[in-house]
Amino acid sequence: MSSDRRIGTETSATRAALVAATEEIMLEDGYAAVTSRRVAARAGLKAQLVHYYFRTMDDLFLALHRTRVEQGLERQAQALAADQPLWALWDTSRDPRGTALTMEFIALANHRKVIRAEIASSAERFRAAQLEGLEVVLERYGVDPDDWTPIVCTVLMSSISRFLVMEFETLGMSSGHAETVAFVERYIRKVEGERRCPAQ
Amino acid sequence: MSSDRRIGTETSATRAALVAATEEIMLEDGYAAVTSRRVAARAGLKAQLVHYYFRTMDDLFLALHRTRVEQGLERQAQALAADQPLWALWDTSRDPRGTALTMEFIALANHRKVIRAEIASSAERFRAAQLEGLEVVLERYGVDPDDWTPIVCTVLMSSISRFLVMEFETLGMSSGHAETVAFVERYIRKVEGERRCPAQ
DNA sequence: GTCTATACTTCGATAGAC
DNA sequence: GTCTATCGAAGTATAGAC
Repeated sequence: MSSDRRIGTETSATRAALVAATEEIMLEDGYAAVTSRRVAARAGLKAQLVHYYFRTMDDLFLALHRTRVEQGLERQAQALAADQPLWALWDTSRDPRGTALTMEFIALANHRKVIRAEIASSAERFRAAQLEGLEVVLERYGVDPDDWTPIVCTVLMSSISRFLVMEFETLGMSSGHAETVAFVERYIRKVEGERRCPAQ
Repeated sequence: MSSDRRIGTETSATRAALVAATEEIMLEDGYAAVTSRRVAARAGLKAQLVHYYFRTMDDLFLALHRTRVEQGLERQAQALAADQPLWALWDTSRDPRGTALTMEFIALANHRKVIRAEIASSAERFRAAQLEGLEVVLERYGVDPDDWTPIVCTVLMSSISRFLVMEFETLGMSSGHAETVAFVERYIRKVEGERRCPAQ
């Protein structure tokens, strides 16, 4: 049986280097460019080490995904607890690196059905946490729930920010982006007032 | 020199079968699952035939992309010329198959830099054509251009529809989707009246 | 014009050396 | 605990047979 094979420790610096290299390659050349050989080369290591620290390539993807989900949820919680939660949330969701990686993971989910469940479940966690936070915030601001419900705000903000980042980062496209950002920010300003925190 | 190699005719039924198989695999398992062997197997052909009809795998992707762009532009033009252009456009952009394929091509653009330019340019063409159409439509409906500009409408509609399709088709996720769709359709109804054409 | 035999490269993974 | 030698499978692509 193959699962008897020994595996490296979770605290190993080599292991962390492999995970970091995986993220870089995904961002630069897409998930399909993540091969054991390329990851190792990027980290300055031998290819076989990838399979020492991760039983399969799926395990490597999952390791990266988990650390990013932890960080992302933490960051989203901070945004929701900020002085101006709407501005903070908008800034967070427009972060190019995080969003681009998320898009790659979604594309990966269509390719590796095994890890699709994990990606889907983390997406649900992000949405649920954001919804919970927005419910409090919008109520505090006295936003009419018959018009802008928290769930609609969540979905709209995610859609728009992710789409813009994807078009710009992946295709180098920007037509209509400035106008759309201005449009969204006009709404945020109407509810939360002028931005006080500097844009991230 | 390799480019001397002969290539099959563009009208060949075998060639068309290979392109069709490529689309199916992309939708089911992502662009990275498109290999010469899998494409051929799906079409019930030998793997080497892929390289007879297409010099490289990039050529195969481009062939599929071009036919889909043609069809998509045609379909978008029909929507803009319809009795209720906003409803028609919204329906068109929510088509799961077309959108899912577009998302795969965008992910592919991050992986195959060679064909990225072609994908980006077609995205610009879609946007420009939709913008041109919406300018006429919104003006006809007397929409205040200080509020909803055509370019913002275009970007918003694309963002929302693509994002929803992506979440649902790829991740099987649907929280907040119905509410968001209802939200968008309320705006469309306000401008264009009750939907008369049946949803596609 | 259409297809196949074949070459060569790269991949994921494992067993075993240090 | 850490790393390497090596294998079998799968990938792209070409030259040549029909």
